[in-house]
Amino acid sequence: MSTVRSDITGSLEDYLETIYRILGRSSVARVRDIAEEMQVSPASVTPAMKRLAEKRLIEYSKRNYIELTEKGLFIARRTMTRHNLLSRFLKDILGISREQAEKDACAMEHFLSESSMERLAAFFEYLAACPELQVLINTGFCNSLEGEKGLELLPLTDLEPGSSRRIARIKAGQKIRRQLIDSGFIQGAKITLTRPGGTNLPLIVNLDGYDQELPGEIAECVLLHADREQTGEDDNEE
Amino acid sequence: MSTVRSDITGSLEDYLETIYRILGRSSVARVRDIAEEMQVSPASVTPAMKRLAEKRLIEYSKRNYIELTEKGLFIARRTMTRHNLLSRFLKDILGISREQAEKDACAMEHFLSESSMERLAAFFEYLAACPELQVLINTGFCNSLEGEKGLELLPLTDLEPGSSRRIARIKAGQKIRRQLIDSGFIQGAKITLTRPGGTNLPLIVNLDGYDQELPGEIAECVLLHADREQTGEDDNEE
DNA sequence: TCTATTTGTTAGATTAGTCTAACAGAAATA
DNA sequence: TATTTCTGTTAGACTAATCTAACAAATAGA
Repeated sequence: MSTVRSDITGSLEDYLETIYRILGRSSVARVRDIAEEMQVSPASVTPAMKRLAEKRLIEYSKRNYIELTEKGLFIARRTMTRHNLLSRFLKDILGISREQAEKDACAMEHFLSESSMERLAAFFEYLAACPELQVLINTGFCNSLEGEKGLELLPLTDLEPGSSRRIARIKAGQKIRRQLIDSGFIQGAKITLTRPGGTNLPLIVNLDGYDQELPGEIAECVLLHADREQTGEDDNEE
Repeated sequence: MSTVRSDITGSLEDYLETIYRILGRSSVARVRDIAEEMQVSPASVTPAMKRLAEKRLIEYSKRNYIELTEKGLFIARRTMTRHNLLSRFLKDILGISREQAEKDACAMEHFLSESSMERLAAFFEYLAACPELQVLINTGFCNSLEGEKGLELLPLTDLEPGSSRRIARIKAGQKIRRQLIDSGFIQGAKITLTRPGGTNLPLIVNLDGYDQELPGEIAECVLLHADREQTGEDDNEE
């Protein structure tokens, strides 16, 4: 049973999952239903069914109802479970919208390893059993970040040239915040100031061994840990 | 700058990220380096470079060094950041091994949406600023689940036929635990007992509208919330 | 029973990504 | 300078996944 190594593509896993979902509600699964549910043309479904039947994951003969074999059922359920774990994490922990969480989960579900899946499940079990954690995540994380917590933070603009610090957080509106995060400015990342800025002169900072320019007013939104090493993260042993 | 919609495949994103990583350490990037780093044949790199050049994401001419354009640099950094966020989450929060975390992150990084990425970054910022949460996650989650927390839990074998409960947690060694999780038995999932088991007679339980058999000794490892509704999760509005 | 509609399949094209094997250009060495 | 080695490209094949358009089978209605 644990020998079911899916040497199977993401697309085929999607077909299996869809068949599973259809059979969970309608007793039979037909090409039409699958095509509709997955938003593909029926002409794409037939060859996919052939590939699945070849791998003995479904019972399929021309123009007939489609059934899952035991192996197919196993993979379908596992894929579904991954999907649920991921979308719950995105929705309930990170606070992503339902639609976006579904979309992201759909795409990522094919790549979550057995061990990550198991740990994610454990995380939810722990969360369910630990009210303090629930409070911290639900009330704390979603709303807060306003209370400064007394920790000393240093804006990137105040860093001395040549010295390195780790990012504590980004303090900016969504637009600038996203822009910075896209560029790699995330909590724990190590930054070195290559050249300080001046009036109308952008700073140059080094991240991943790569210099990049940063206008002063944006650099002010990047808050660093004041002390040299703290919350030691990766980024150097990469 | 936020108009860089990557209508780009995961594979091409990988090439960009690899080029970025190489340029972060070696001043020039050649076909050979890329092929080696990505473990593909050099003959696969050339056409990939052509596709990237066509999309104006790299500067590339036959037999020359490869440079990232501004757009390419942007996508490369963003992909790298996603990778870092995911692998850190898997490693530091879920406690997955470094190697597995890297592998999973590699595969999933292409599918994390802008908003999920931003929230994940916010999660780390919050974690860094909140020592209580750190304690709960580092000491609590990784070791515990032993203290019963006083909550009343009911093994699946004690459920009355026809009635439904939500799963609180799985209490079993890794093998059975994984097997159950693969089959969809995760915290929060709603289960209905279709037919109780007997001596040598497996139970039949319904999950996602789908009946499945479960030997008694395995069903004992599935602990349910004793009360009918609690920690209301999804699974019904799917 | 005969036609019209629904449903499923096939044929043929396209895109992306990979490979091996053969070749070409550049650099290093003798 | 001539040759060998390293590096990069091309040619050609293959797989997976998708599409549209045309066709075929089954079902339903009249």
